[in-house]
Amino acid sequence: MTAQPRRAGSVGVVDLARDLGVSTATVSRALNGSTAVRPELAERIRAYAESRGYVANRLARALSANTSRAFVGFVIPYVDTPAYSAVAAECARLLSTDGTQMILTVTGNDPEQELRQLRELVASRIAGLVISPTTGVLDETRRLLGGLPVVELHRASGIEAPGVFSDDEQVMVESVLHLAALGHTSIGYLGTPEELSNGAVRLRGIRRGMVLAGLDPERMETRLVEPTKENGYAAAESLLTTGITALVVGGGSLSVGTAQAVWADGRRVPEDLSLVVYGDPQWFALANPPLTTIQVDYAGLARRAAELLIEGLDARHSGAAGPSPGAHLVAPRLLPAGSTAPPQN
Amino acid sequence: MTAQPRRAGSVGVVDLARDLGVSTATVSRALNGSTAVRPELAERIRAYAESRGYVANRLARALSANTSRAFVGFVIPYVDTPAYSAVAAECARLLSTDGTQMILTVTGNDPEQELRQLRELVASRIAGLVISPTTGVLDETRRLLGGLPVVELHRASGIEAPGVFSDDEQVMVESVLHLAALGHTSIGYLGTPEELSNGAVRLRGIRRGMVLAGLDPERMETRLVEPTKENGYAAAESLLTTGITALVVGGGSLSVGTAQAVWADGRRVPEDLSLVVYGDPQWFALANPPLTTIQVDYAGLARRAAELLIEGLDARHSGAAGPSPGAHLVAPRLLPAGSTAPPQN
DNA sequence: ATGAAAGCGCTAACAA
DNA sequence: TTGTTAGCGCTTTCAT
Repeated sequence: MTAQPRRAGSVGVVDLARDLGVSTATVSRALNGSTAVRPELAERIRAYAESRGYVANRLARALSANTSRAFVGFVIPYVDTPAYSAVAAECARLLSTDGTQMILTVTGNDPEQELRQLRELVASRIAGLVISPTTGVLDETRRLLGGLPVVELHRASGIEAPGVFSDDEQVMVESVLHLAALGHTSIGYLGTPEELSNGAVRLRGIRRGMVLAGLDPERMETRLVEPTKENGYAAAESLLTTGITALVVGGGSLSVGTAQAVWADGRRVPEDLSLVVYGDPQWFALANPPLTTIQVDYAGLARRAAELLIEGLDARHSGAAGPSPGAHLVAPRLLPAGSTAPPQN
Repeated sequence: MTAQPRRAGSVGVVDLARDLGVSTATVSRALNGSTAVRPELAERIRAYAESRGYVANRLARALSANTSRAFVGFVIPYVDTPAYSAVAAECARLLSTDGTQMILTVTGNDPEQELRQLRELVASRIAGLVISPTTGVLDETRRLLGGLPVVELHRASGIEAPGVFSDDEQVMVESVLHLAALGHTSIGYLGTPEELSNGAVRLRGIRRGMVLAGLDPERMETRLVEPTKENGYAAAESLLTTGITALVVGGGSLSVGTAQAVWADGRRVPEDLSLVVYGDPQWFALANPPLTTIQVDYAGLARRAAELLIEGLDARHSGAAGPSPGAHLVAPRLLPAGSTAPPQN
């Protein structure tokens, strides 16, 4: 029999080393695939480790190596929308193939909270992180982010880092043109404020679409509000009084609120109002008629974010340049359905 | 000037101790609120640490203490449903107030993967975890879970641990009675297999409801399938050929698939078919008419899970008993809307 | 190719 | 009340 490890069920390198009559250094080397160990010995060590069910203590490993990709962070502002929670979960899935564990934190869109969380993540020696920044990122936060491989998601905070965003400008252009082609000239837009980087992008797309459609963007009924369902409901109610015949919504929660406001108002879709919503078509397909949706590729965003993060970690390790710090766009799709049709007047 | 810390931007206990002319032990004690340090000194140490922007290395701390609540795990099978991803995110939010970071992992409902993830979590010396077990939990997995404070979520795997579940039996009874009271006698049920603990619970509720309604559960059209949207669509299609006048769905993804199948079939709701779906009413409210929904309290589930986990951690620390290992139920609500009405024949 | 030994940054005995 | 000294379990020089 071999000696009992101190902590029940936990085998360590010293146990392996003792049992095999080699040094802990050799064990470590074998386990980490160092070439500096006789292949046959290495194999024997690995086999024994396996048989003993050895799993390295990630804490000790990371602490010792002082640089490891044991952990990465994922920082999101909200929990109740798939844009964040589903993307986070998908990212965790993808990262696990890299042997990396993902620590998830939620800021509530509060910059102070964000800083606190980030400090704690750094205290856990994360190798890098994906973040959807709050609206008012603090300077200190920015400084901390400067020291790590960072990937921004959905929102940009002005730091020098690669960011993964839905390519909304183009699809917004397309949405407006779609409606214009159907004959609409009174088109409204409900979106998020320009202070949110993605809000600005979407609005720009909308305006460009108006121009391309030969319509005046200045005269378009526009509402820009913080992205909550309630705000969407209220803003939509207000828009419905303006005589528009078509409405584009730029935001997932806003879309839910809008749909509810439209039903509540008794407005028939698409007879009285053509409607283009934004988000996960899985849900909007439930509406009757199914809603024409700007389908965001959440899985694609998660994949790209995971890839960029891993690239960043690799670069940090090898001293290379890392992924280009700018927008990495994932194309959404305009999914035409029954909620858009020619105006009926 | 104080000496430069080795690693840029990182102050350690030794730095603080040196600068203050005390020992690292005293610093550690002060920072951890030990009573065994002169209050005035403690305060001075804390103030200085604060001023230097000291944040303890969580890895070192956890490694040294050999028992800490630096990390907990959260293990889910799927990413694309709010039942998992939103609950996970909310839990992360709640745990952070406890100073605990949450590592999120996804199993893809694969028992092997689940075991691998769990091993890695243990390797990160997690203090405990919340898990939605896969359908075929491996023995080794069970053994590992036995060594930790565990809280089960949504699904039970037969281990001795507290679990947080939606109290679906009661609401299923209620759903059937609701339909029966409207005059339906041909009621169908589409749910998840009995192998899934929550599938069994729901089916039991449905059957009890049938009995209470004076209907024969044996003659009820029933389909039990793995919870995916596609399966829901297919099963619903099949159910629509059976002449039922009302349908209860027990599962979020199944509900989405069902709704789509019903629309595709051209069935009018509620004239041709009364429909009760399951999940987040936010989305089902979009349907026209809005769907009568079994509203699961995801936030409530997350809260309860976080509470139980923390209780478990506290108990482990203090040697107390810990939360009672059984079902902790969170009540869902039947939210009547426009998709249920008396049968029209 | 291998081993001895020095840490990684912290906490916790044990002394004083 | 405070300091000294071992570790926690691993990786990594530096010798050999």
